[in-house]
Amino acid sequence: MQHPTIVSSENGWLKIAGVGDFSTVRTFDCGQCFRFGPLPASFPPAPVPDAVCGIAMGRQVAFADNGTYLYIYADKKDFENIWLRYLSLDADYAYAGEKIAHALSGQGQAHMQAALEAAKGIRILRQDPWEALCSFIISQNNNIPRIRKIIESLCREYGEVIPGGYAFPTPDALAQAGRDAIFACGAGFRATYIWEAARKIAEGTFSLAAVQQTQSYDEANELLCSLKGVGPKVSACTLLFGFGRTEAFPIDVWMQRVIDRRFGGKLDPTVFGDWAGLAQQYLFYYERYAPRSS
DNA sequence: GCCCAGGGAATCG
DNA sequence: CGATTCCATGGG
Repeated sequence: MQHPTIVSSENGWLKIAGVGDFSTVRTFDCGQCFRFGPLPASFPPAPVPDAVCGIAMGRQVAFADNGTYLYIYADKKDFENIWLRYLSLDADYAYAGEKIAHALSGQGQAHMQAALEAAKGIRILRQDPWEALCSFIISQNNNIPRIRKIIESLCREYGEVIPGGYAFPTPDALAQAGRDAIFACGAGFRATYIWEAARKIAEGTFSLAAVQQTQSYDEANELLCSLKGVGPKVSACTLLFGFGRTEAFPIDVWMQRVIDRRFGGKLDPTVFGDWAGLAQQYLFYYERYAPRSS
């Protein structure tokens, strides 16, 4: 496996070599995170086009790539301590791709390999568990523009002020804010779920650390599903994007569609082993974004 | 089992 | 253009 290395730094942009396949656009536009968008004009220009900028892990950050090098607007210390892990640059995606490409046979394999090609460079982000839980509770029965709007509203009202914007609000902040305040941010009927989860975490009756430390996937899933407003889909997304559980396999309407249309209604995620979640992202992106007939 | 709960986007007529 | 449908979960 290649090793990510900082090769230079200019205007605050670190230039990173040895990251393998990495697509900034696909990674940040595949529905796994909700606080990234185009680089603001006020920002130091990126060395390559199509940069994204946003706030994660309590910091403003920007990413870009040109297919060979990855560029990160951050200091070196944060690259090592935060973004390396956040972007899963320490995971062996070359191996994962091989595993996914050869897990199936026949027509299923052909579709999987087409998806792999269409979604090449997507990384599963390792986001903050609380932000992921909250974001995917909000995502239920909802569309991406509105999800983003609700999250930004919550951050603006209850997140800590940081350089460049607002951090994601802590469980304590949302617990204190109250259900009506969360509703006022546009969360709708999900306000109750967010508030209850925030309160339980704030007062210690629910532990995200316990979920993190649970070895068994099924047990971690059951813990999350014990929260009101968290069902199988929200739980799987939270485990995949917030807890780094790459064996999670969330099935939403798009995934059901690709399973029905390309795999005869049946697709066993366990054939992808610990990388089922990456296979899911490839298939989701393939069905949702890759322009294709029928 | 069935309907409903925000509201914006996607799709339809 | 306006009308309808979609969305993941829990409660009545």
